[in-house]
Amino acid sequence: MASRSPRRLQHDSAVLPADGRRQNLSLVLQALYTGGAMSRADLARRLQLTKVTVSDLVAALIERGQAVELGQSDVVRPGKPATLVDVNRTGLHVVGVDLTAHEVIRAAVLDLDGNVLHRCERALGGSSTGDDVLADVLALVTEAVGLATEPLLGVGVGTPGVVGPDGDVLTAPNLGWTDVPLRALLAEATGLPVLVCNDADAAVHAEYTLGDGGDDLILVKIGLGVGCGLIVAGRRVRGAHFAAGEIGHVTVGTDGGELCSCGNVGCLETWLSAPRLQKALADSGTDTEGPLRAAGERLAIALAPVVAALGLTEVVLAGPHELVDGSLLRAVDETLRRRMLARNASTLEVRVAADADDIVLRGAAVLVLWDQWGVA
Amino acid sequence: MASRSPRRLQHDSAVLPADGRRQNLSLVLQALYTGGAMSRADLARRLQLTKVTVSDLVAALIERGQAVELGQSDVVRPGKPATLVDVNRTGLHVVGVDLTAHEVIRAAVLDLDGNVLHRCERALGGSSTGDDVLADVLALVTEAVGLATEPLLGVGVGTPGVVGPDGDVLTAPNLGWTDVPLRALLAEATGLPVLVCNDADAAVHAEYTLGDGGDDLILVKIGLGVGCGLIVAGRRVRGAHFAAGEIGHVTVGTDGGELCSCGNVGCLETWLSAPRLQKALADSGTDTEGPLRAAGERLAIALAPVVAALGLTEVVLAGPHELVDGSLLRAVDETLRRRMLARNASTLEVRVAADADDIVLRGAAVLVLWDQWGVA
DNA sequence: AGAGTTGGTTAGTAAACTTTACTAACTGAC
DNA sequence: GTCAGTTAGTAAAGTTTACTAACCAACTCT
Repeated sequence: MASRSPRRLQHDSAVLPADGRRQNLSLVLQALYTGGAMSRADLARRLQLTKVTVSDLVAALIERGQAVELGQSDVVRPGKPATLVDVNRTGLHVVGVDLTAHEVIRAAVLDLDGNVLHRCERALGGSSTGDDVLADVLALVTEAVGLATEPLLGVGVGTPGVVGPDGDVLTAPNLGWTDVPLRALLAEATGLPVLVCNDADAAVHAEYTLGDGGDDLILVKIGLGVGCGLIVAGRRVRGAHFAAGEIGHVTVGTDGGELCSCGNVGCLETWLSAPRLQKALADSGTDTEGPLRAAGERLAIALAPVVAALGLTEVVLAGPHELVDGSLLRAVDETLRRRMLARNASTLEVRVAADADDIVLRGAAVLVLWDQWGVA
Repeated sequence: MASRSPRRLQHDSAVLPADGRRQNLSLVLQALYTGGAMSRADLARRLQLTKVTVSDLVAALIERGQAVELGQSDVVRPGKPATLVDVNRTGLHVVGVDLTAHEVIRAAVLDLDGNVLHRCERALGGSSTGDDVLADVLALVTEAVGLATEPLLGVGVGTPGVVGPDGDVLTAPNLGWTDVPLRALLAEATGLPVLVCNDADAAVHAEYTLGDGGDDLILVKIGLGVGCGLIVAGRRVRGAHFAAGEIGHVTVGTDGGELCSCGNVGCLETWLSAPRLQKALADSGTDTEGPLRAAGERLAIALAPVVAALGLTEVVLAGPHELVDGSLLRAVDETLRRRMLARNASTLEVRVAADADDIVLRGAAVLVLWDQWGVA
């Protein structure tokens, strides 16, 4: 019964001392980033490392410009006053790019806490080819990079479509792209570290890192299409073929539905995409409640098995405020609870993403932090 | 917008040199376990470590009895002949325990490849209390431990219900248990490492480690109830409250259904549990196709969003052969493909678990390997 | 002023990997 | 049959990393 097929290793390759060091440096950055400024002694207690080691790690981080000393703590208590250390929050910027929309692509310079400092955008001609769009993206990113007033940690991009592990956009119908090596192109153009991921994945990163929820959440992004990003046990789910989160064309319910562009009937997108919802609202006149409730119920029907199977504690909706935040949200919440075991539903939180307009920009920025610093 | 709530760290605590060492020792065991016997030089090439380091690691493993030298390789080529090293496959045993069934609990002694060597079992009185069952389990495990003819690596237990991270059975209605510290009790009784997990989780471990599929799969276990185990990116999903996989009471479909013991209508279990299926088959006379197809379709309706959202490549069914392997399997396969995007369905494999009767025993054994050796 | 407490550094040590250089043992060609 | 070339494995020395032990610095409290 033994199967000796040459297969996966739990982690791809060995752990060298230097890898441990890198991990510990990340841990310090992470502790500071989420815990705020603290002393070396505080870090030592929190990370279970000795003061000596922490001092050494902090010195390395300061030398690289990733951490800074902030002077003495003014807490009064016996003993030598502590020297506060923090992540270099003000001296580093990040560029975030949101390619979600179809008419206009947007970029911004953000600080490390995800605050937008400068913006720029670019309209796309309605009938542009993939190459045209690509040229626009390059110009936009170059412009954004120029707006930064501090050294840049990197560039993060949230794009619709399926993104490979090396930042290649494998397929993005809305942008007319197939196998575009976006990361490599932007890295060459800017000379900076560049991270590319799906827009819903970017959004869930923002929600996870900048929000204060748990380690198991799903974010559903409602726009032209419907997609989701998943964090399970504090890790992003990418899927075997990097297409995790592609739930827009899952059939939902057992009672038919409208024809979808994919050829099937009753896809989640036919119930829930922003254009269809807006049309449904327009058609229904004054009854805004009905279509929104129906959409929310459909979403919950699809989400219930996912939430139950993964034991998620948070469901977050991101989309046009006027569509998502109201009847739709309430319908999702109620339907979800009705369709799963009460005991599991009791720890469930269903909510709307804060600042949904910028969530992809901010998530893209977080992606850079995650990659460069190992901060989550 | 910064949220500085004191929160999770990516990995709980720092990485010491000794942790790296432990990881590398696991990596060697893993490479040997899945790749079969090979030389130190082969290991060095595969793990990207130097020959020196590998020799050192192998020496440590041999000293602990976890690896053995098998003599010279008989491959003819220039150079000094290689000394083959392998995991100690024959000199170590594992005890696996399956508490799934309600009338009889089973245990076995297995070798490291998951082959069952000796069995024992124990009937449960129909109306036994939780304490009675616990006494039976203790006696059964003691008996199984006595049957081993080689040193035991540990004891693995697959149990229905929700199991906490420390091996406490938080709740298992079928066995009459609430907050039973099963791991601690068995560890004390046997003096061995003991691992406890949910039965469906054990089964998916067996399928993942002993099968030769990918890193993203779901296993649905159909018995008295319905539950599932999930491997995502090579890691088991436990869920925020350790209740991942509890899909039995998710409502499926939009057209009602039968009343479930939980009080809801249309739960997955009402369509799919073994007793209900058997009853449906008995009621339907000669038409065995109908009820089985219906059940399979229901399961697929619930699974489609999960498979799509996670980008899974394998769906495995485990349950009574006569129920699962046939119309039901075909219905799941067909319905699943119909309800998701063709591109994603193309890499999907839907199958029945090999050797479903022993899958929990074998998964429990694998669990011990996973824990003790870091082998997956 | 002195005792106690807390923050941080210096000096030396142990663990774990690397590089470099070696021995051992084989194949294959002349 | 010998010698060049190749592969496996070991030995010795060096580097990185974090640890322990001991210390100094700077504050509060009595």
